[in-house]
Amino acid sequence: MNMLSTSVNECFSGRVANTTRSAEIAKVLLVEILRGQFRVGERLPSERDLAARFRSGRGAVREALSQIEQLRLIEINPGGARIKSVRDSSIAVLGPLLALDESPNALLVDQFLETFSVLTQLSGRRAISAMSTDQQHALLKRLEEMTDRFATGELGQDELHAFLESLGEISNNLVVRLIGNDLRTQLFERMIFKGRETTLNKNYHLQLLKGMRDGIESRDGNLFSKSLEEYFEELRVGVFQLLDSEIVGESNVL
Amino acid sequence: MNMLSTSVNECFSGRVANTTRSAEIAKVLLVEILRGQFRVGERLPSERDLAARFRSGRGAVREALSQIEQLRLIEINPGGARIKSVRDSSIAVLGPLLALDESPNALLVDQFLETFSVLTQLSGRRAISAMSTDQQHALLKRLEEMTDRFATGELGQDELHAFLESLGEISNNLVVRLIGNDLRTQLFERMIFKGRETTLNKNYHLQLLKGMRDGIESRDGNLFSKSLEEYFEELRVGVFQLLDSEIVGESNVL
DNA sequence: CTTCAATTTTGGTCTTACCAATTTGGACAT
DNA sequence: ATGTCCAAATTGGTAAGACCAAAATTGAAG
Repeated sequence: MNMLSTSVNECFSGRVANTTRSAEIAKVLLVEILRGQFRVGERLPSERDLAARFRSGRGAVREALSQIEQLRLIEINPGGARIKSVRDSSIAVLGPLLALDESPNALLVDQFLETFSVLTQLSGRRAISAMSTDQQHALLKRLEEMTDRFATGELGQDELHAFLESLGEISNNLVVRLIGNDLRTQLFERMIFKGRETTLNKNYHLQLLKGMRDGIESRDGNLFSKSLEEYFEELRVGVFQLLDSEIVGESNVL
Repeated sequence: MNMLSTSVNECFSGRVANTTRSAEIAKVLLVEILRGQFRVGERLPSERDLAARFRSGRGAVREALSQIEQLRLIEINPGGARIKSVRDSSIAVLGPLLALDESPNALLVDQFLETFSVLTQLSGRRAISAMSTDQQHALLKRLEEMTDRFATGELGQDELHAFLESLGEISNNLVVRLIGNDLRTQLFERMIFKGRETTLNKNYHLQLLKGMRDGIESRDGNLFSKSLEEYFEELRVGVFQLLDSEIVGESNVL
């Protein structure tokens, strides 16, 4: 009976597969759904069939389906689980969607950056108008350090991110923060840009640092926001060109 | 054995409780967590204990916990489930967070509207620059109808929403769309404004309709965006005053 | 061809059982 | 008294079997 499960566990046991069986099943099904192997409205195989197919129990399959349902990609009802449209699903499908192909979809990444841009701008504007003078000075000091480090070529993307996140702390908009959490979870933590970012032209970083400094110094939210907008604009162009040259096969979902 | 489950089912059976047992359990636990009845990092009761408490099986409890884990409110590991910070969770907690008190938190709703504003503006700008002349004319026609209907006092919030959504269709930014899905699921579908919206001063609707028309007519994204910004600004003030006067008890999470 | 009732399928739940990983607590040595 | 380490208890992960209620399917009667 559990011969099979044991052998499976032994196959990639230990710490190799730090994922549970239900998560594996969910992942496989998710990819199949996102690749469009089921039509919208169509019924998914029954839990019992899926359990047989994955050689596991209904419990694991149920948990997997439950997770996919939370993405609003399927709708589970007595009688069967039905496929829903990706366009009506949750933001949490962005990650799996980008991971479909070995190279992330350039258009999708571009849309992501565009969205991230306006949310970061909002965060910045709020922070500018909400910051105390202490915070203002602390931010200016950090910016100075970052400018210095940029001159020596050791300013990392992570540090810039941390700075923007601290702006989020100050702005104190929970909604934006939660959206940012999701976007970050879906994209950044999947290391979309890992190994690629260094090839981008980073000259516009200085422009950004200067614009942010001026904005904070004069408490001018619009100035600050504008510099962020321009930065993301440049970043989008660079990333798009980078990714667009990598395309091999495209998914048919978008 | 299943005497209990049967009696429970009979208690509020039929269509009264159109929710599953696991969803019920998840809801109860979610509220307890959001109300801060567990400290961050603390361990949740074991699945077996929870099953005993809710007089149900471990399976149902597991599904409930799995759902809460997807909100990133807890982290389930062999050894126990631990509480995480609301600030690190998913956007999907916004709904439950707003539903904690009988009157939604004014500050949170305000933050939501602010966020929704910038995303709608982005959607609008993209739509303006992407629309075909056919779409342009169709939008203008719809706006005209809406203006007429507004004059007779029968322009509903729903219709305005539908119009903004059609802008989203044209703008074709999947990321924004998915975020909008989540926000809508979390907030609008919970009827936050039901019964309240009519008391708001709606004079600024005309301003919005006019601004959108001008923006579409001249294909001026910034003009369009600006009119949306001003509209949401007014809306925020109105909604905030409305909700702020309703506060009775505040949750301690924010 | 339509309609409606019976049958089958399917999801929702409970129970029992076992494994693996973590946690816990006490014995031991320092 | 304190720190370390190992064994036992706890806990999550999964499997299998069984039952119910709701939905889908089927088949017969009109």
